[in-house]
Amino acid sequence: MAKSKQSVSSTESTATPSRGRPRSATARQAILDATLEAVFIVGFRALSMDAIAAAAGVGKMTIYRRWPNKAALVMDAFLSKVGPTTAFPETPTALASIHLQMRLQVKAFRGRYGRLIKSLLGEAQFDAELASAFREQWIMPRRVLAREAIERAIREKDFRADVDVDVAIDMLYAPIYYRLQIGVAPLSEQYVDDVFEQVVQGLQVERRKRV
Amino acid sequence: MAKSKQSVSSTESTATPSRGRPRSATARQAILDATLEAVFIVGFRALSMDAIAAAAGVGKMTIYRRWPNKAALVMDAFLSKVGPTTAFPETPTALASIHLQMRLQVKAFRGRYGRLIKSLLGEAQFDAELASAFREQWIMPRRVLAREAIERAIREKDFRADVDVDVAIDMLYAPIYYRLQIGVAPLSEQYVDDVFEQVVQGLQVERRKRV
Amino acid sequence: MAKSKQSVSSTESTATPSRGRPRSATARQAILDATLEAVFIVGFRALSMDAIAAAAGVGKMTIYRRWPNKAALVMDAFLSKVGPTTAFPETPTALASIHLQMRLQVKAFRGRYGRLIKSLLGEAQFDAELASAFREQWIMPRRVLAREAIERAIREKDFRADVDVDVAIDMLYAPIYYRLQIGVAPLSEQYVDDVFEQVVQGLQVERRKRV
Amino acid sequence: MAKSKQSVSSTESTATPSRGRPRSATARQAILDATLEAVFIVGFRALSMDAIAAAAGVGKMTIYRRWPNKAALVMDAFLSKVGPTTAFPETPTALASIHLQMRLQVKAFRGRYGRLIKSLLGEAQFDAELASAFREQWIMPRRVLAREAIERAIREKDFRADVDVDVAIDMLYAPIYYRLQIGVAPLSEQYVDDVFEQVVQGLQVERRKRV
DNA sequence: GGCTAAGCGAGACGGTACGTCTAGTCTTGGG
DNA sequence: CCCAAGACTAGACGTACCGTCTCGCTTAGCC
Repeated sequence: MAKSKQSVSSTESTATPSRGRPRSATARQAILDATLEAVFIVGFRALSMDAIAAAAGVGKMTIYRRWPNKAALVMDAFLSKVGPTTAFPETPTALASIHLQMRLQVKAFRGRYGRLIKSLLGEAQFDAELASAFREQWIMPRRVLAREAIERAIREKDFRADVDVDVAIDMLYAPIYYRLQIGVAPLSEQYVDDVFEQVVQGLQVERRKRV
Repeated sequence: MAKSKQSVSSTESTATPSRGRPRSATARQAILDATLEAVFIVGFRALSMDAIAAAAGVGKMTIYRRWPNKAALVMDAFLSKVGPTTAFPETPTALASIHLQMRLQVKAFRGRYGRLIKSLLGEAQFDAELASAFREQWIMPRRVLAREAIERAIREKDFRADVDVDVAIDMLYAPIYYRLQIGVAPLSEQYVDDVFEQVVQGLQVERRKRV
Repeated sequence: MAKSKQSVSSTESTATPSRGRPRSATARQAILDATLEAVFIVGFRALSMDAIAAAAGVGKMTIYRRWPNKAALVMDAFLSKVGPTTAFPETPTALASIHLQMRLQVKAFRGRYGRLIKSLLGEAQFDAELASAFREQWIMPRRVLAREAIERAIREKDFRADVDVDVAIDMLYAPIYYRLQIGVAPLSEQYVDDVFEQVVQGLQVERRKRV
Repeated sequence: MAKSKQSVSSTESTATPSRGRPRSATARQAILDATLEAVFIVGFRALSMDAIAAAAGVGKMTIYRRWPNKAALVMDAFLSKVGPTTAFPETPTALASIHLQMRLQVKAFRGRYGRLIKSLLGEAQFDAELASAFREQWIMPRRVLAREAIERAIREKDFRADVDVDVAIDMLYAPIYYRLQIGVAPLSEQYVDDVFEQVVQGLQVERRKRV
């Protein structure tokens, strides 16, 4: 709660008439920039608040005044860059849209943002605040979009009407996170296609001939 | 590599005629016990090597001589207790065996071992050695068993012959890890049943009436 | 220099016709009061400008506009309370006046103002500005009075005419500061009497029988 | 008490059979050297523990394991260099020895050790532990020697038999510390001579003609 | 009455040092 | 060669305070 008050999603248009010197937007942006740059270079673990402060030309207090710890800061830095993106592409059928979006996401996961998500999700296992932020600000928005796509697929008669949407989302996306984290095998495009096809077969109205 | 040499799976019956004083098995067990006890009480992060050494009545060198770092130690402690268990129960059909095993695993995940697995998997995102150990010593053995069960299900004509076994395993188990880590919703028994049913529908030979 | 311009002794009746809003005398007094109260409670070191500002209900700028640093502020607060006091009492002989004044000073030094002087003198070892202020505004005015008393004693033939007055002052008062600061033994009344008697014996015209 | 256990005067031949790795004498000396060098260059206040640790090639814990704070460390560094010196020179008469020693001490006080003593004595006003250490390890040993010299002067009939030795010591040395700290006037050789002569006149058996 | 200047409370700012903590290594004496 | 104990280097942590700066506002003298 304390954190979310300060996190990226916060509107910050609080009712407080804001006495005293207002917080510097410049400083905020410098911190976020320095954080992202550093996390891509040295990684989450080797990242130190001292280094960020120095790189951003900022006192440590200015960081701690806004974010309670490294995880919250990196989370915000991450969201401020990639948050709004990865929408579902517009396509004739919902099925195609889902398939395309999965491919896009996996492509992103193979790059440096994938490593960052690994770090955040890893850290979230030790930090309930971060876990909550990650869930609410990264996972959930994407699940909402996925839900719409799946419901559209149902309307388009590509999925059965009795499909449990939440379970369907898990079946489509959980394998991607699983491979990202556990690394049983590379997160290839082929893999996404296989999962997509397999899952669709289970959810679709009529069994179709396998391509 | 350095780690696996010392990990729990190592037979330790090395050919060396063992010069000097042999390593104390007592010490080893005391360390593992102290580690597990501590990790359940304070959690992975708050666990310090000094504390383990003190609790086990052991010098820190004795720990570092056997394990390269905290993660490897906790991994071993974990495996030494729960490693061999969670086999697939014997049942008339492979399908039932898979279902039952999934339920058992989820039940275990809801307890303190679930929290431990969360920690280990979380830490593995930052530690390639640990990631490898986790994969080889926890994930893979279970995938081998799952593969056998699925192949048996294929032989029993419950799954189509052209099912990609690796993808099938992911579809069944990835959602469990997903919920464990991300916590979108509780890891309930109902959830396991839903996933199982949904996946089976996609993989089975003939569409059956929904139960 | 910058400090003395603002210190307590400054007349503040500067020629500037004072454009803009005049400095608030209320704020000034609130700051001095808060400072003295705080310094007696938590001591000089633990005293923070933030705390003073908060206690006085004043912005920090309002403090720094008047005093350059903590030491100068405490010095002023101290002088504004105790500055003018501790005059030499009027007595028939200068000798008695000196003796009495020494007793009074030592009595004051045993209380909380003694502790404050210790702090100021201690801090002055690191701060030339403060050292100068302490010397000019606390030490010197008292030395002037002492000089008068000693010269009167010379005129009264209690001291030899060739006595070096500055050395005489040091001999009388240095031991008091010495004990205050180093604490070899308590700053008792007996001690003052001993020093006084001993010194007077060295300075007087004729050796008198020891009392 | 806790501090004095670790201070320079401690014999360190504690009864403990000293289990574990013994404290490194090399590290200790490196720290003391780095401390002294730094304190002479930047002064007591600007001296930081981080800088000392870095200069000594030592972890901060190694410093904090031995000394509780900067003051204690500087005190020890100071004593380890200048502690045993400034003995009373051997001369035909005790009076001459005292006079000579005062001159030597003042000479030392005018150099960098004088500045160091100012710092230590200043800091001691805020730190009871340091005050005690300064008193016991610097002041007192010198007072013991001074006491012997004065008692010898009494035996040599240069001082009256009824002189209060402690008061006599204060009269001789307090003015030196007074000038060192307050700086009313420079700590010149002339000043020492004046004080010495004046005090001796007060304490001696027969009044002599002033030189 | 409007203008300009300075002071006001509040609190954020860059910077620096603090003292604590942990990791993983090294060094004792003793088995 | 192992062991318990504990000191070692290294460096991040989060806190505290300093002295400055920046808001919106107030209070004065001057035009």
